[in-house]
This record gives sequence, C-alpha cells and structure tokens, in this order.
Amino acid sequence: MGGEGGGAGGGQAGAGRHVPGSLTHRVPDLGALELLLAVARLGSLGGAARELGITQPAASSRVRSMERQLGVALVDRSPRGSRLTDAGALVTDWARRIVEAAEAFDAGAQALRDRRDSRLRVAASMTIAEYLLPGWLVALRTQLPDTAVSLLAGNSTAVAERLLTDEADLGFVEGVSVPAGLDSVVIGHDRLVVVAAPGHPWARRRRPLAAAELASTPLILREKGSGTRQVLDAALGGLARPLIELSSTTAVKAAAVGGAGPSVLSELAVGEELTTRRLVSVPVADVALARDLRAVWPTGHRPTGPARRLLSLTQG
Amino acid sequence: MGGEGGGAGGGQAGAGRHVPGSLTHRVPDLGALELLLAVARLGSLGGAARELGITQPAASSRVRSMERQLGVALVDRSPRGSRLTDAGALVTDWARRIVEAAEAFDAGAQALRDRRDSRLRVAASMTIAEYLLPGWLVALRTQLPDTAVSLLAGNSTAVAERLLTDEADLGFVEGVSVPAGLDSVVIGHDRLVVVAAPGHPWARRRRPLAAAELASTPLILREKGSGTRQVLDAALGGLARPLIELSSTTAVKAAAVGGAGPSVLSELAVGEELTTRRLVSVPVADVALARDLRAVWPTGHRPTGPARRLLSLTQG
DNA sequence: CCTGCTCATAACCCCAGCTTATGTCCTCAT
DNA sequence: ATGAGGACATAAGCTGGGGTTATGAGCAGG
Repeated sequence: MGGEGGGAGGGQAGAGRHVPGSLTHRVPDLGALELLLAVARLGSLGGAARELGITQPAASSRVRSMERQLGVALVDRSPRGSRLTDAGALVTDWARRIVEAAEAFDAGAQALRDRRDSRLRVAASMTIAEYLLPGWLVALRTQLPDTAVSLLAGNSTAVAERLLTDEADLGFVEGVSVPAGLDSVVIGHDRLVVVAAPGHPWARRRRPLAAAELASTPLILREKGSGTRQVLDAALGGLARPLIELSSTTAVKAAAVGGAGPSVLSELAVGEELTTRRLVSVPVADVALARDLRAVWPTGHRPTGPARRLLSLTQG
Repeated sequence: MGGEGGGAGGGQAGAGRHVPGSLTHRVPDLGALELLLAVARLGSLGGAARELGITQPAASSRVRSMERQLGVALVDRSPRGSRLTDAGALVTDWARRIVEAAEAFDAGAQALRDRRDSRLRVAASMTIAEYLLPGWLVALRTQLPDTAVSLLAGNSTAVAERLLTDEADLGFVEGVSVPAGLDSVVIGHDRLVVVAAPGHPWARRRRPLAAAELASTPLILREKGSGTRQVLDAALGGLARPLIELSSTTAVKAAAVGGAGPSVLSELAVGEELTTRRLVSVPVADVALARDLRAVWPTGHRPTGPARRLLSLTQG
C-alpha cells in the first residue's frame, strides 16, 4: 500500500535540495492539476481530455510531464483505462486543495470585477469578504450558475451606505451594533482566539487564561488601528502589550507558528492552522472576544431572489 | 474602503457568465500569484522581480496581464513604488491561500519522490499523510532546509513494518492500538464528527444526538471497508444506515455541503468546511468517535536528529 | 477476426512569457 | 536649476510548453 512511486526514469539521485527556484517549477500548473482530478474521477486519460475539451494526446503528454516534474508515477496506464497509483491518490488529494483554493479565488475575483449591472450586488466587511464570501460564492454558483454577483468590500459604515443608497442588495458586517436603517440576522460568530505554537507552554494549558494574564503578556499583534487589534484592546481595556507589531494577519500567523510567541487572531484566520495543529488555541476565561457576523439589508426590503438564496447558504 | 477596481480598460459590459472554460483561463498561474505576493510584501514591481529572479519588465507585464485577466486593477503604480489597491489586497489574500496549498503540495510531492537515501524517512497512515504531513513538512523545511524527507503512506501494519525493518525513522498512525514493538506518543486526536449543511434541521440542534438516533438515520457515507466507515460502524455497533455510498471523502463532503443529508467524517477532512460554515457539526452524546493520532518508533530507538525535530513540530 | 476502447508517438504550430535595450516621469541632492 | 537615480512602461526578438492532427499498437468482447 505504500506511496509507491518508482517509474519515472532514473536521473539525479540524491536528496531534494530546497532550490529557491520558485514553486512554478516544482508544482504543476492549475490546468495539469485539474486534468489529474479529472483522470482520478473518470478513470481514463481520454475521458479526462474530453471533459476538459482537449485531445487525448495532449492529456497523455501533460500527465506524463507532470510525472516527470514530480518524479513520481501518478497513474497506472492499462489498455482499458488508467487508475491512480497510491502515490497518485495522495498527490491528487493535495492537488484538490489547490484547485479548491483556485475556485474560491475565481469566484471572488469574478465578483470583484462585475460591479454594477449584476443581478446580485453584495457589500461585505473585509473579514467576511476575505474568508467567507468566496466559499459562499462557489456554493451559490452551483445553484445559480448564471447569476452575476458583484462584491464590494469595506467597513460597516460603507456597507450600510451602499445598502441604503440601493447600490447593494445584501450586506454582511461583523460587530455588535447594527447600523441604523438596516434589518439583520445573525449568521455566525467571529471569535478572537488566543493561539500559540504547539511547543509553547500555553499550548498545554487547561486552566483558562485570565484577562489580566493575557493583558500582561507580550503578544504578537497587528499594528494599532487594525480591526482585530481594536476589538482586543476593547476587550482588555486598551491594555494589550505588543511583543512585535506586524502589518498583516499573515505575518502574525507566520510569527506565531514559528514560535515567536502567543497571539490573538480571528478564528476565521486561523481555522486551518488549528485543525492541522500548527497552532493551538488557548482557553480564555473572562474576556469577551466574540462578535456576531450578520447579514444586513435595508429595513423592510427583505432579501428576495438571488439575495435570499445567498442568505440561505450562510445561515445555520 | 471599497474593493475599488475601475481602471483596466472598458470592454465587455455585462455579467460574469459561468464559462466552463477551465480555471486556468480565469485564475493566474502560480508564478503570477507569487509575483503578486512579492509585490504586496515589497511594495515595488522591480523589487519583486529581483526577488523572483526575473527582470523588471517581465514583472511589469505579468502583473498587467493578470489585471487584464481578472478585470480588476490590483496595484497602484507610482513613480516611487507600487501599493496594492483595496481590491488588490483582497485578491492577494485569496492568492495566498492558493500559494500555501501549493507549498504543501510541493513539500508532500518532494517527500514522495525522495524515497530511500533520504536523511529522514517517514511512514504515515493515509489520513495523516493526506491532511497533516504536508503542513509539518512545510514547517520542517523552514527549520532544516537541507534535510531531504521521504514519505511512505500506508496503513498501520505497513507503517509498523517499515519501522521494524529500519526502512523508516519515524511513523505516524491513527487508531487505538499501537502495533507491537513500537513506542508511541499521542500527538493529537482525530474525531469523527457528524456534519450537516447549515440548512439541515440537525444544524440548529442543541441537544446532543443519541447513538440510536444516529444509527437509525440514513447518512451519506464512504463505501463499506473504508477507514472512517469501519470506525463509525464499530462505534455504532455495525448499524450505520447509508443514504448514499460514495467512494471518496471529497464526494461525500460535496454531497453533504449540497444538502443531500447528514454525514459522518473525520474532523481533519472537514475542518475547513466547519470554520467557514459550509458544514455545521452536530453534537453527539454517547458515541465514541475519537481516535488518537500517534507518532511511533521502534521500541528503544527514541527519535533523534531530524526525526526528533519533526516530532516536536507535531506535539502539543 | 474485426470493432472499439484504451494509451503512445511523431511532426508541426502558436502564443505566453522571458530577455535586452531604451524611454518617461518623478524625487532628491547638489 | 540640473543631473543622478529609482520605478515603471514600451518595443523588439527568441524560446519552449502545450496544443493540434495523424497514425500505430495493445487488449477485450461479439
């Protein structure tokens, strides 16, 4: 059952150097990955080729060069079809994650492009636009393939304004207060979580952390003024002590994962890291770090049509 | 501020069609995305070009064509640098997820290629190899850039055998029993979770589900014989009733997200869907769905060197 | 034994993306 | 002012990966 590989010619013995030569040279492009997924699903190179609208030789050669690039045999060709190797199955699963991320990217980008004149105009806060909306859009697309969605990202006030001036059909905001003139429904919660690398002492902690303790410990934080920083400061009473201040959520995450220290981040931003245990969430006692995520619309104008459909996708 | 775009020429009015034309034509390739991240980080096209080892005109044209492709202005060029547009910032965040998935892919693929003659040979069960290992390898690479890691995926018995015949330095298995002749340490838990689409009645449920109730409800399941199916059957006493049987975890997830019905899946497989609320976890009362994830090694041969380093990355 | 499915190989074509060389615009220091 | 320097844009020309058509070769089943 091993992740078998073999095949794929001899060539360079030895180890895998960490060549700086960017990913592009070591990871097949999206087209190839999609092709691989299609082969996995259909069990045939030719079939996959047909599905992607290319010819069979093209598919054949593409898969072959992918195998050469990776140095691993991915599919077992036989005169009556192709099945994935064990290694191929693994690779395909990893590939699927790339493709899913690409689909989310595509859905988001498309919404960003089609501004006015779309059949569904959504206005959303940054956090929601960043982490949640692409997934919803991918789902919506399976239900309403022909609905053009446009996305406008901004803060709560901007979202409210767009709705009230009828420049958007549906809005999403985070925070406790609902802007005036809008009806809303809670669709989820954004919780700030205290996180640490698995090696950090706090990671083993079972007794919840007290607010005072959190406030007195230097943390890896976003710069002052950022949304999450504001919430944290408010929850602690303006006391958060920075260990380092970084200007992007990603940089903060990277520092925390690297063990530089504990941090406080939106659950949405670290969900992945938590389930794969690159970061561990630390229980907290008496600090209010939860915010509601709400869908909003102008009072009275209950969402209908595509807006209603999107709304139903987001609700529990 | 709004996800501003504008710029990028006039051209086709109209909506966003859901052209089947594969992702490749709508999502920039990895090279372009890396370039965008570099521009975001460095604040300059030329700087980014230098970092990626290409020339400034190449970077300039690449970014431009990316903007043309997406129909959104991504960077604000000025004679003293380039900053991201608001829309650009959003796009960059989505791009980052693709690139991270690609890095995991790369780390995994590299480990799959470098079989013997590597300085660290890891044997892992499928689930761990699929969901956890790539992340660990990415992290390990930052600590030990020159260590070649090889990965062999199989079931517990295969992992044990590799370790005992000195074909692997460190193993990872899931399950309750530790194969004979191996020492182990628990590094995490894999819990099967009952999941449903947000619209499903169970999604709103607060009272935990009883085992009997779960056993009597038709579920979307992997085919009989799969790992997760076995665990579930065992926990329920061989009683799980299938609504549909599908042959891949992905297919099951897709069906569940689509609202076909509730399902039971590994927490690792649905972590992402849970945090973005495409799926909701249903509380369960009296069913034992947790398995330990363990690192294992031959009794006595405590991991040292790179193996120890990897182990420490995985521990809480 | 032929029909029909699979995959492989060969010869050719095209365009995306690279390079080098040069131009424009702005800023800052002399 | 004026010239040096940084950052981006434009213009040529080259190259290779990925596509196409055309054809061959294994294996299954009527």
